[in-house]
Amino acid sequence: MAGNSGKQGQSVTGRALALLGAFDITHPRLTLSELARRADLPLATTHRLAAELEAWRALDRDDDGYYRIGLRLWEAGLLAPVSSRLREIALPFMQDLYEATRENIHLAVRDGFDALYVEKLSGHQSVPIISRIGTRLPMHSTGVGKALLANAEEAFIKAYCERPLPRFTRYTIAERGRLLRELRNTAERGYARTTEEMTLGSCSVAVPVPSEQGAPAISLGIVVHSVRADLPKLVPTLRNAANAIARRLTETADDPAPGFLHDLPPLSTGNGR
Amino acid sequence: MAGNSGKQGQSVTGRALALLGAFDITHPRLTLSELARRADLPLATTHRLAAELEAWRALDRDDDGYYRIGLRLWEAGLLAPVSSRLREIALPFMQDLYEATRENIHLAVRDGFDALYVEKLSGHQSVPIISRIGTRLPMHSTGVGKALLANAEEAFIKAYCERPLPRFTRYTIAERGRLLRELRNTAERGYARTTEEMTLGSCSVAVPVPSEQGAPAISLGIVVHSVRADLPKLVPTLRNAANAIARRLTETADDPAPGFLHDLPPLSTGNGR
DNA sequence: TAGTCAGCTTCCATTGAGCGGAAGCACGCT
DNA sequence: AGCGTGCTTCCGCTCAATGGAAGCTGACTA
Repeated sequence: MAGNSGKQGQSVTGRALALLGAFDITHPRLTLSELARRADLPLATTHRLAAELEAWRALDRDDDGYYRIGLRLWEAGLLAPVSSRLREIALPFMQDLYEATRENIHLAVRDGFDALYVEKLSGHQSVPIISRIGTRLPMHSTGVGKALLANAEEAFIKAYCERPLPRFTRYTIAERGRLLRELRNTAERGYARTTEEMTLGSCSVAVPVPSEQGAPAISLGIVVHSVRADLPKLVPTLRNAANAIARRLTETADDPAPGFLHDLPPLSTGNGR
Repeated sequence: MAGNSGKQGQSVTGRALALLGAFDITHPRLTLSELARRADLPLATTHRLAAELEAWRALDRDDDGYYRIGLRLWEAGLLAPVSSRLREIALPFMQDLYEATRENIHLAVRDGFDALYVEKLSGHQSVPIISRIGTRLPMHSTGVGKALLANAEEAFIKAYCERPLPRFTRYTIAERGRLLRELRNTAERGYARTTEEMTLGSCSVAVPVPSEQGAPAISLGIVVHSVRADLPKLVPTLRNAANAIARRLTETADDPAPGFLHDLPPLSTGNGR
């Protein structure tokens, strides 16, 4: 970089992004020193860059000196298609499912080898589970994950199974062969099931959201307390919702701006403070 | 900057952020040229920086060449306190409200002179309205906005009223004096009301979420079709939810990581693809 | 088939923005 | 008073960033 840097070949942008990447769900607030350590940057450099990110509100700083992800970055992130299109379209259907069941409703997409949770609805009566919006969980131990995996290309399934398969409970399917068989069953059956494979005490069903060739893979699932025995009865409802979401997605495939707001009234610029 | 730049005194970080800032809800996808124009940067510079942002998945690029906000930026943004704490805590209470009413439920914070929508629940039976998560709307024409404004410091209210007050419908309160009176009433009454002030056909009630001195101001509201005449009847329910949210917020004030996930199992790094 | 244009990609000589060690602060703890 | 930890500021050195220009691609036209 410009200047007398230790490591050559790193870009300023890369460093700034490393700062953002230093945050995760277990570290949502960091001091300057922690930030520097986690991003592997000198303190002075971290200080300078963090100040610039703070000025834009990509980071915010608490009174007690802790850095956090800033409001403006949150706003920018919401413009990602998973949120501004997928979530927006799926939410009402997810609400209907929630109303009908009062259980945890999950919407996930496949990203790399993870199931990435795009939306989660849950009320006070739902089983508490670890999923959160933006969380990544493995595909072999979750309902939405298995629905995604079972409907992926053959080569992808093979690649997935060749990686280590972490075990979370004694019910997790962590053996290659069993997983492959389970996935075949899942694909034939048309929906995925889990029974205490991620968390003891909770079970789930999930279905793939049909998508065109090339579009990201999506799935929709329900997680309930394991005493509920009638889970498969929910599958038709779930499938209807998934199909409806798929339909709305293709219908609106080339609306640039989501929703009905094309020419907004003269609102503020979004640069408040 | 380093190099033969046209404008001096601009930082690389600033330029990268300008690229992110070029996106908004009416422009969620941009070609390279549009991006360059909107960020006011030379094409070659834009190209280079956009490629770096894309490598980190702060931006994603469609097959057709359009840039969009990337998955990773979305993930990072979700770590902002409004999402990882406020939304997480408020959601179940909002679900309860939704179940009870099946109407649009809004959670907003005050940011600058805007009401910033942090969460919105709506089903198929709710009135369609323009609010969206991450949207900013004026405070004098929305329910949650008036609830925020009426409970702000005197000086802030004065400052707000001295700015132009855009009118959206013929019912919008766009006159200084009337607005001040309305806000006084709102504060005394303890809840805000709007009747077709933002959108014809929809009305709302909203209450402030009590917060400690220094903490960001929050409000909670319901928007219904204007034929529903029993709106004020919903206020007690709304107030209970708001108080419950406030209680949970103070109770968990110094949990660094939200939720129950402190030491996660060995999940993937979130850098999939 | 050649010609034009708009938008994207690559190249590379030039130079000031970025660098980070070091010194200076501001705490809290003993 | 003395120490330790963490934050902030300073500043001379240098190479990463810059962007005009040339090349490329594909769509449309004549």
